[in-house]
Amino acid sequence: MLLAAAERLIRENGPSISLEAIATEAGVTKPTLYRGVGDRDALVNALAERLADRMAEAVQGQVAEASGPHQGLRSLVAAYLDFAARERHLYLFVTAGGTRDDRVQQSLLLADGAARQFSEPIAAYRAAHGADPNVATVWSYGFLGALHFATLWWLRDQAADIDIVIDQITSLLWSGMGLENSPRSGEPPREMPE
Amino acid sequence: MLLAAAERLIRENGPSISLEAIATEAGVTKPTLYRGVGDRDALVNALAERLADRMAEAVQGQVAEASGPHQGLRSLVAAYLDFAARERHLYLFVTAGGTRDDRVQQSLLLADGAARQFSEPIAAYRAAHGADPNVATVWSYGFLGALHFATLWWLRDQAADIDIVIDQITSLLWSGMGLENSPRSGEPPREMPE
DNA sequence: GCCATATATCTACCCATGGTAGTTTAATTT
DNA sequence: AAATTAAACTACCATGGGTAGATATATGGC
Repeated sequence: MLLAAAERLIRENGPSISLEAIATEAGVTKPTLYRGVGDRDALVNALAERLADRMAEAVQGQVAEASGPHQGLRSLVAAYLDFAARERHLYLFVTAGGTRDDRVQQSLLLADGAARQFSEPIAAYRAAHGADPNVATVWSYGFLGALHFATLWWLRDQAADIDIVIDQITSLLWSGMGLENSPRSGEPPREMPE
Repeated sequence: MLLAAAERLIRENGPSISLEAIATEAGVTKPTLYRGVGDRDALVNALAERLADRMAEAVQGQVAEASGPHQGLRSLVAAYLDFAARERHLYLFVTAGGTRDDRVQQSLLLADGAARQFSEPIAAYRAAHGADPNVATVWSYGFLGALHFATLWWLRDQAADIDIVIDQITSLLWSGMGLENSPRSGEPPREMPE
């Protein structure tokens, strides 16, 4: 299958791989590849969908085993980091592997999928607790952005033990879920550095 | 000046502009451009630095006028969004305008600068309040990621009024600053959606 | 002032890669 | 088995990053 071949080659050769090479690996020629999956951005899209599915599966498997919501969030973060590390090249390909058209879309590909999964539970939870549920969409993208950047930073620098990093991201996201500050609710209780 | 010409042309023609066009705009030829600023990724770097400086200036100007820390954070978010919207093409260029080598570095360019600014005050604040200051680096990247993704989403969809979005991001980041959950502090008080 | 040397700039090109037009082969239909 | 349709292949174009080598310009020595 074309996408499977693409994944294989990206995994081995990094996210800058050419379509020609992918076609060859798949045993076809470029026009066939183009007929099958469209242009490069379409390939990124298709692989992003596959990867998002596999990530969601991995994440949900981990989350399901967690003992409580905080452990659940921690499992989510851990599974995300772990997945990105194991599929580093694929992860980079779907987050930054397209052409230079459609940059915004490129960056948001994975986030779009995740946002669709996150928005509804966040909104429901907020509504159930008397907080503004309209934050759900923005917060979903915010969460994913935080997760993504922290992941990239860790992939690049490997400056800290993964368990520490997982705890730190978890702590950030968990706090972000806080209900005490709904939008425009006036001056909140705590202080903040400049 | 080469960088000024590059900015001008990117602003007018979008982030996919070629180096040839930039050289022409600057009144020189490609080799001169390469001698002056290096390859495309180096150009992205140089412009990212300029832009980061201008953004920091704009942000600090706004933050300085705020009445309190929460308003200060809101001003920061507002200035960031406003800047990204006004300099949309430049913003996209420095966050995703490079070649396909160095993808991680590309994505983190702006974040690196911001992280350097954020880390120290976050760490100091946390230390002063008896919380773990080591989260500072990860949180800085997390904050920037959240800000960046929310910004991209808003730039793309324009699905909500900017003031609402600013409030929502502010609320997310503000909560994230919370001190009640330091890493590995055991089961926190609040519940969370799956 | 004039030649030699060094430095910067330009012309002209290479090469990789995304993308496609047009021909050929294979399959399907009647 | 001939005709029609669909798919794949060969061969190519265009764009754009990057550079080698020629050319002009400036600097220093006499």
